Amino acid sequence: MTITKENTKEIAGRSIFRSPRVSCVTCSLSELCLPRGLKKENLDKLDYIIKNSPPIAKGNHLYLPGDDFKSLFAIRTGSVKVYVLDKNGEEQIIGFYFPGEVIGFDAINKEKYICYAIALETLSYCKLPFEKMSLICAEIPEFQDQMFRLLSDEISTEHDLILTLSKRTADEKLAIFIMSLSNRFAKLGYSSTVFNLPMSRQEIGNYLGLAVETVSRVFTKFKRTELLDVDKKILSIKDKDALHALCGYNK
Amino acid sequence: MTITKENTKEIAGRSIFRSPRVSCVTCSLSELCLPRGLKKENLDKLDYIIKNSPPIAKGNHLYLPGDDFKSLFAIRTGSVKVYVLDKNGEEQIIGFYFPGEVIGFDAINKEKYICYAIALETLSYCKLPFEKMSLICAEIPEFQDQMFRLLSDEISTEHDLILTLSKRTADEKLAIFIMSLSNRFAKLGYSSTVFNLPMSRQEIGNYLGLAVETVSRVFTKFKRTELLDVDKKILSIKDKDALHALCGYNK
DNA sequence: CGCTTCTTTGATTCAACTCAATGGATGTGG
DNA sequence: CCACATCCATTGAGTTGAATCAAAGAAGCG
Repeated sequence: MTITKENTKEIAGRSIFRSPRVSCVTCSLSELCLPRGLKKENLDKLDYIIKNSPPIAKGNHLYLPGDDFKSLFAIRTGSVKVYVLDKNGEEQIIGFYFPGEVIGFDAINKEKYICYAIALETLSYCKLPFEKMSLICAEIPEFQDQMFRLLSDEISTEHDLILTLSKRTADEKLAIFIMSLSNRFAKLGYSSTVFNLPMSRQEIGNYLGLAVETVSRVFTKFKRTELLDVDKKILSIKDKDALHALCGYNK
Repeated sequence: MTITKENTKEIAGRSIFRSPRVSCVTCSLSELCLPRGLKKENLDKLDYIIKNSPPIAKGNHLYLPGDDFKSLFAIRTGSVKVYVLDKNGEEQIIGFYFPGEVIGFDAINKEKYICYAIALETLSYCKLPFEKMSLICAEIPEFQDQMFRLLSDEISTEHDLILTLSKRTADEKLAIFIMSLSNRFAKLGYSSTVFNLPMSRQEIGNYLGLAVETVSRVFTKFKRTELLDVDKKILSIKDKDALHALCGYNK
């Protein structure tokens, strides 16, 4: 099946709900997201260009490959899966993204999006028009620094994934994956030990370079050895130290 | 063995040779490297801050993890291996870099280098002081765009590696690796079919998540099936189409 | 409520790893 | 310049971790 904007359940931004005006100044994510470390007066400038769009439902795409690159997207609530299709139409997942995280950087160079970005659950987000962002960057050095940091961050995140995919066993890959989620949720002020997996086993396997069956088996093994509990989408970590040990140098 | 600056053969930049003053304006890489698309007047500003350092010998490090991040590095001639060590001291290669390519982006956020960067052969490079670069970015919009493009490029490159490592067979991985080198050398005006492999089989395997023996076996297989010839470090591609086909959607 | 999709478990297969050994290349010191 | 040591690359044999194939149960959806 070819995915187009048309066959997704709902077009991004066409929700019947009007979202309240949300500003960076009052946003609870401001210390994690783009505004991190910015002075109040500069935040106001940011607010002026950032469009917080109405929420979209699970299964909708934020962008498709080939779409003209206009904006980066900052996630406010919900989660996003970023993926590409190979020439056989097989999905290859690049990453999962959560509140406070910004996506779309890979499109800057090509001036077109090169990935699919789809909501894994109801999603609210801010649209960051890149051209206007560039102008502000030139104006506010702090803000330019912050943009470079975000891009640099994205590169580091991908380094970590490369290290995870290369030369790690299925057990280690899954441990690293779970600890990464745990750490990210902790930063958001959510529980680091009990959380929801917004993606399917299939998607976890795809992301980590494992078959679904392997993911399922490792989960079962981790339950048996009392490292964690998984009931459908709910995961609770029971032995963080043991999981951490499985990660090796990573996360 | 722990690697420190002290036990590398020669300290970066302490060559007894004085390198001739090289400028972006006259550099043959200017269309590939940082200056791509910049106007002459802006190139001059760039030249003013860029330090082209004396060549360093094979085995020397450009930077070590933990060193304060001061500069990005643009490669002029030679090649660089970027890697990290895991907690067991095992090397994990992140990438190989060639003339016109810029490294060090992952250090921006942490303000320290997080990888090792080592010369695989005699290396000449330009040092790009990041603070000064930031200032120029704010001044010259074109240049800011270019920096964003370079960062975005790096992200794309890593996406490709992620796709390569995840779910590809040994044959496919090696085909993708070879085609990637071929394409990069072609851009530099070198031969796309006959080139030197500056890295060992061990290093290729490490980078691709394969055992040395597997790399060796695949090379032998590719020779037998007339896809290419490898004699020690010299590789010649004999059937580009077949190699390309093995790559799937990639490169 | 029936259909589809997701998850789990078992049996079997296979690609790549490990272990082992050899040959070739490179480098060092006498 | 040769002898020796070291490192790198190749090939073979055997093992294994994860994939594939198959099937059944559970959950989500219209």
